[in-house]
Amino acid sequence: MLDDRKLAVLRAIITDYVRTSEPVGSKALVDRYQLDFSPATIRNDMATLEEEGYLTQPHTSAGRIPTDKGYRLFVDRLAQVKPLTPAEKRAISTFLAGAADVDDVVARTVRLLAQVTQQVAIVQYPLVSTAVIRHVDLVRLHADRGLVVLVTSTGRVTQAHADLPLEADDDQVRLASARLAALVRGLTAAEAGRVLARLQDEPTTEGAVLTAGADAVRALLAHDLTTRVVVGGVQNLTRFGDQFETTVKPVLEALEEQVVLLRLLGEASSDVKVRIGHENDHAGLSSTSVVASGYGMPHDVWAMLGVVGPTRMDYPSTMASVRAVARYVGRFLAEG
Amino acid sequence: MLDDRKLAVLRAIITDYVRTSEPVGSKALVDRYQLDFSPATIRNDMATLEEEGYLTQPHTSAGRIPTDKGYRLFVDRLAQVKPLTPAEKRAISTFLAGAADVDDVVARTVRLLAQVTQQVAIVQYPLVSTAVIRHVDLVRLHADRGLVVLVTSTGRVTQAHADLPLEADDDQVRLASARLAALVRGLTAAEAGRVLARLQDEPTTEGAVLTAGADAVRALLAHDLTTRVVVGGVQNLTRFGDQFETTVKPVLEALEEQVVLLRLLGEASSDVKVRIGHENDHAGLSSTSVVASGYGMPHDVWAMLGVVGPTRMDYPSTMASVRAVARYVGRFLAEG
DNA sequence: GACTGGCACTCCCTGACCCCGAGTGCCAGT
DNA sequence: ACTGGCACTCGGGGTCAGGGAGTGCCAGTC
Repeated sequence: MLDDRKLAVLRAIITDYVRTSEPVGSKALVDRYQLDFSPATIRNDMATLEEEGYLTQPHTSAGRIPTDKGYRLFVDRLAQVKPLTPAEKRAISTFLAGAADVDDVVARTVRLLAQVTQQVAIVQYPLVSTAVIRHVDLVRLHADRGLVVLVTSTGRVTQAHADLPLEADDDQVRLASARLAALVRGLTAAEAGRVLARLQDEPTTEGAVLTAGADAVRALLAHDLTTRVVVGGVQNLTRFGDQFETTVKPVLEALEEQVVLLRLLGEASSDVKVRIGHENDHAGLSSTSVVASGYGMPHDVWAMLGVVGPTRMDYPSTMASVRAVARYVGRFLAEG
Repeated sequence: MLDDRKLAVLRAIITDYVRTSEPVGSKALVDRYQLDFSPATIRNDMATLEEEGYLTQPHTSAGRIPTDKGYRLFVDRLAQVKPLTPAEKRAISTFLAGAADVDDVVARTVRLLAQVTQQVAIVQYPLVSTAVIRHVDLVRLHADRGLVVLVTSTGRVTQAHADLPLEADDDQVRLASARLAALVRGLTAAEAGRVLARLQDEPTTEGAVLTAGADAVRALLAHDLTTRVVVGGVQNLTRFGDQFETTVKPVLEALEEQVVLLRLLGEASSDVKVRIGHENDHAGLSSTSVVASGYGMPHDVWAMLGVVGPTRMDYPSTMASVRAVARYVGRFLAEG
């Protein structure tokens, strides 16, 4: 049904359309690509491809443009991975050098990804299931307001508010803090959660402080599961100013909502996933695609990262960049 | 030179143009506003206002639109503060209730500001000169990587990486951590900086750890001066999709750079400042205005917040909202 | 002297119209 | 199975005229 030539035609059309963003006709196709057939033949192929739903015409007597289904076929079967340029490789391998902590790694990664892909980049904070609690502190800020600070072995620092009993003095808070630290130090998030859940209430002031701190830590651990995402390269949207309604506007709106972003990145998965147009089940994003990948250790995905752009994007390059960045960040975090 | 009627005309033109975003002519003006003069008279006034540089014509035989100078006069002398609606007041006073820590306050503030002004909001992290260090911790992450965590009385938590000497054992790190905490607890940032600068090197391993921790804290205190900014409400730019090149694109580009944002917010100042068009000395932002205000205690500005939008904005409302939010956040932080 | 009505003029916007070119589908011929 | 040829379609761009909203100016009025 779809012989090699038809596939070649589809590939050529997508390549051309990505480059020019104009509907492409049979004549231009045979001129620009080495298809050793006449325009008439190509036209027949194009008609077939349109019947099958891989192409569409903006209007009669215009050239064809790919449909989401066409891009899908292209991504699945026709795209040859475009090797990264040496400059890109260099950028990727030097960009993270000297990153101080996890915040810094994430910030740099999002910039890097936006820069090499020239698209809007999204990076999810790593959720390291093997990470271990290195430190917990309960600090009094004011009379009845305390703050719990949690440090994991990945260098991630999170904090949460805790309500302290008014009658507790500084020493009791400090003691409770030390006990809390002793309880969970060295445990993974899951283990710590279980330990703290089993904690008995004590009828002393110190016990009340301890409970307050433990509650705050548990909230922190639970909250950590709904991880944060960071966005960058929004100015790359200006390259699509002509498609304001279909591309710029919906992306800007989506970027404002963490929840939407998390859904866009999709299920954790170690290899590069592409979601094209309507495949993002989000109204308004039907003209945009997401290229995402998990990162972390082999067989242990910590979080996702990816880019958002118009369906008319250069998939081979983007996929190569996303994969390279994901691998590099994973390796960097695993080592450091 | 500019009598009351001419000023009234200018005010009416700006009001109308802000509402309709279309050049406004003499006829429409007398119809829509109660100017008890004939269009011809108004025309003469408009001609004068144009000569003086307050108005301009997109082309002959079109209506007039305000210039930056016109907006400036309007803001300085003609704008009556528009009182907030009850709904806005309610939104402002409930939005922050239950905020956990400073991060949360800032995040909520930026959302609030974006929502009430329907513009892009920018909030700078509070830099509280009267804030006091509540807690410092030095935590070992890996063999030679440590992390310093700093908690201030405002609830702000910051962290920095520290290089630990390899030969230090866990007990030495813990001891050094305790000594470091004892040194700076209760001090302001400035005092702590001075104390740590005077610290003598000790030839022991523990001394080396202490020095490493102290260096990290000093870096943190210094870094804190170049405060972070948070942005929100970018989707409000979609309301100006028709002015993509003049408004949306430059704002998106500016938002990507912290430095630019900080410059946009301008010098610390407790009252509301408006910078119109070219008054922002940033190429490309010549069609956008910034409305900013400091927030904090009376006579002690902690940081700035504000909004960015097209020069053609509703200054009275925006200024009122920015001022109200700034006051409220200042009060909230001072209390909590 | 300040304001107004009237008038001629300017210029943009809109819609109608037409032409051109790129593209198509189809069919008969190799 | 492929190709050349042909009639057809349709959008984009260019031109043109009319209408409308606006202006500047001037002579007249209170």
